[in-house]
Amino acid sequence: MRDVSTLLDMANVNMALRNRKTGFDRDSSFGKSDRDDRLSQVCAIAHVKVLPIQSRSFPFLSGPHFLTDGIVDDKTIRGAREAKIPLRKFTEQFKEAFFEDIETLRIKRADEFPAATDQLYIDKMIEMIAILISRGFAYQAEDKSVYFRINKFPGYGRLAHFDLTQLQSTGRVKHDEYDKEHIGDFALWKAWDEEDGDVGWESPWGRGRPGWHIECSAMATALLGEQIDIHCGGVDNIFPHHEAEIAQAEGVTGKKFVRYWLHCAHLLVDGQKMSKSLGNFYTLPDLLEKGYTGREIRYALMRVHYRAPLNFTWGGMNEARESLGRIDDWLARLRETAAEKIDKEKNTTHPDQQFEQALDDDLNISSALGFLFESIRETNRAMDRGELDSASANSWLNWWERVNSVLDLETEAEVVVPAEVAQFAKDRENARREKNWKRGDELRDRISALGWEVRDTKDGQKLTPRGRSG
RNA sequence: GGCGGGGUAGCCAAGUGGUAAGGUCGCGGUCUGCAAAACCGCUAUUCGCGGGUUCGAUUCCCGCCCCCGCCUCCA
Repeated sequence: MRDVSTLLDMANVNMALRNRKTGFDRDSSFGKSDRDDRLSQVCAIAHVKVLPIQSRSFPFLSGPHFLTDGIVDDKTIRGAREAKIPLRKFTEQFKEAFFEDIETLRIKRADEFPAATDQLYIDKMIEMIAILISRGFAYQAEDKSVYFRINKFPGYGRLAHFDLTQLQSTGRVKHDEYDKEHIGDFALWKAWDEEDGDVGWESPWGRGRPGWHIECSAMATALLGEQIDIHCGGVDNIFPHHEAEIAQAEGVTGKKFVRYWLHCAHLLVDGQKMSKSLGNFYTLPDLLEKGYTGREIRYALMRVHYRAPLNFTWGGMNEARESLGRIDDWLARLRETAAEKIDKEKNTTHPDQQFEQALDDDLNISSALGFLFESIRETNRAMDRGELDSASANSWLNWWERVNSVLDLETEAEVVVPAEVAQFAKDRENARREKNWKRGDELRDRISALGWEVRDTKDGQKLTPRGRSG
């Protein structure tokens, strides 16, 4: 066990949730086409690509981690105004949706869910900005906003490998530029304007609100200290957001802010960006409605390395379902073997450390799952031959407990067989005893029509819900 | 244009300077009354393309092509 602190950047998720709950269909107003399509990519089903990494896939690491909740941006403020409800209440619904989703996907809860709008953190942000100004890293411009002076921070651009002199304006920025010393200077404190309505906080620089980037730096250092071990986030946030976080934190502390960055690749749907206009825009509730379970979605999203783009397809969902079924059947069989209590002179097999080793290697989930399935085949083969003793079966089950503490893929509660299905099964058993195959097959069809699969084993019939959902 | 990530069988995907894990789909077999599950076998002479280094490259180098993302206050 190593003690690490981790931070997941929620900037993406915030946008995602807004899409999910409110169905905002914003216009591209910043000159870059596909603006909304791009936003949509990080909607509900996308964010889990990042989350399991942060929350559960550090199997053998412990320590505090948290999710930041920084939503004091223009669109949120506008949304709250249009909905005529207070900002806090407005953002609450996104949080609720978010918690529903992480529940569905079995994502381990973070230790903290700080809110950027808490006075505690606002104070921290103000404190940091004051230090940055005193050290020459920031200045208040004529528009009353406070900006970070990137020329004062030589490391700015290093994370994204950007040469600042080469930066081109995309034309997306519509104002502010004349007040800044350098086009790349970013806002630490945005002066209040009419659009903000009643959203604002008092500061030494006047009423206003925090810049987007400072929220994360402030909450991160407040909760995890001046230096954190692992910072997760989407690749699209490397620049400018993560770059800015480094500049702010290191400008204040003079210490290296983050040891490792984990940047998650994007999600595609059917090989394309997810977008409403393409008709491939899905939310988690959409998938549940289609009959897929949380663990199936979890598996489908989890099995690809975080740094590789994940292409979401229905074929992929079915593959996830089948793969999970294979695990389920293996576990059921292993448990029976473990319960046999027959310890003949059999070959004893032991799991080894490959699963952990794979995850230790930059979270190589595909390699880890590969080892899991190899193990499944080997133990199944041993059980076919009657060569797996109960002690071995138990040690494999213990191993699975460890593996599953990371994967969290087991079915939930015992599946209850409906009375009707149970009755058909009972009738079928009688029919088969009398070798009335026709009647037996007919009953099998009826059971099948009710969504259950019946298998004949040497220990009698086994009933499984079709699709093996759980 | 610059930077980053990807391009491996029908699909998903690992991997290494020494001859391609695993999942899924499909086909054949064992088992079964028939199935299902499980197991066995088959399914990439080949790893985007073209050069080069090497005894040998999918893996290293050079050039090129395709996809995705970022390039400043959108979150």
